[in-house]
Amino acid sequence: MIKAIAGTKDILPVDIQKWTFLENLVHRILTNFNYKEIRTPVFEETKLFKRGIGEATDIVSKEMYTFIDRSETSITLKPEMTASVVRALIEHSLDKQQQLNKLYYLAPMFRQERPQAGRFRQFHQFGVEAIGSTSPILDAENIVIAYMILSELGLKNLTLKINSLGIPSSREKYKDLLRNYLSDRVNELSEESQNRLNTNILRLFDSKNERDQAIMKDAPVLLDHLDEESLRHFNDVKELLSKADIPYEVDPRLVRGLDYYTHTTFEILSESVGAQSALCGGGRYDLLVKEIGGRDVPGVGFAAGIERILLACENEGVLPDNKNMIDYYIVRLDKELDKEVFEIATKLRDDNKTVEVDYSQRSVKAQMREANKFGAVKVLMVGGEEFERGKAVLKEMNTGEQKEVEISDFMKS
RNA sequence: GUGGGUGUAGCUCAGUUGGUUAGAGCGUCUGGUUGUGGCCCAGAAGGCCGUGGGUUCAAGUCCCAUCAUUCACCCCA
Repeated sequence: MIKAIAGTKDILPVDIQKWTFLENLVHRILTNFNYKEIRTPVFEETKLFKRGIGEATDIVSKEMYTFIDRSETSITLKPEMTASVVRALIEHSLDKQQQLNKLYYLAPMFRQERPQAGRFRQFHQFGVEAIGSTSPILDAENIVIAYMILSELGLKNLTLKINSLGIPSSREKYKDLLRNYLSDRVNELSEESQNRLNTNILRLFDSKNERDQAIMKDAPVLLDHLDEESLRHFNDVKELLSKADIPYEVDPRLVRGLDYYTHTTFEILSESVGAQSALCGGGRYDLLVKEIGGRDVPGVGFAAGIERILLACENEGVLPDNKNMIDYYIVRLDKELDKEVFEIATKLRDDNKTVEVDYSQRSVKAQMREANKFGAVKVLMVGGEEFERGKAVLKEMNTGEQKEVEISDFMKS
């Protein structure tokens, strides 16, 4: 048997309602915030992601689906959306057509990681990118959007964590400070953390090693060494979140690896999924557009994992499974009336009704059972002497009540 | 890439210290007297017990390998 590739999943008819429900919610709320949807190709030139995400990151160095196509171009299935959106923005000069572009998307992403709860190799994200403004209002707006969507689904047990990375110049100064603090204790650090000293020193705070944690406990914190403007920006964001009644936790350990990330970072975590508890994450990237080859345009955005959100919904028992009903089931009383039933069904469907019929000459009982299974509101029984008189029996399934009706009434367009 | 768990019917799972034709519930299909659903009752279909090797008189059960899957680490959404 040929099976779906590891880490990929079929979304079957039984699951699809949940997906469309969430998708519709995303479209509705983002429309309310006046964001415009953008769709980009599932694959891009590999170098876009190398520049847009960073060669040193795990995503680029070991998780991308990359291949050489027939014209010898290195192609990569997109592992995230921001680089693609920024590419499209630059390519079509959206940033020159208007000062601020508020964009959103909903799309599949691909990363070759080991699958686990809430993590797949093909997964889906929705997210937003607000490109063209440094206003902290947009940072806050991003967070409000994410929080609103998750709350509206009915999710509880959410934690919003925020942090500020400041700007590269103050961050570098801080990193020196941190290196200085660690200089005489390097040998006490775990091997993993020693490696990070050069690649991503801020991640040392994240170590699960107890000895590392003890050392980092008294280390200087970036938030205490922000420049004045970054501090003001961060305070503005916090104030705006309070005005929106959104509870948050400041978490100095919330970092992004690369230099073009600036100011705000945030994550919303759920206790209702497994270890991969981040439902969404994002932040400000004032230097990214330029890095990818555009003008010096600031931006802020986030991405949310749809599978994780639906998993959380599943585990919290929200998203009532509204079983779908059909308007009519047409029961064929006489076996030779297939074509007449087909004609009536077609007319009803043309009249925007959901209609099901039997396709295999089954007994009336079997047809009625199926009508019940499909949740038919009404059953139309066609055949017998009523049919000779141009009539059929219409049954209301919830009351069991039935009456004769003119077939011609159903044949009107 | 590293570590742990699990593979028996479409699904969820039983299957005793190895011992005859491998079971249940749900689902599917059929029937319970003329042309009427749900509840109930009866019946049917559906299994190379993941795959390959080994131990044994005998393997779903024990051992090894392999594949799949799942959870966790790393990292991320």
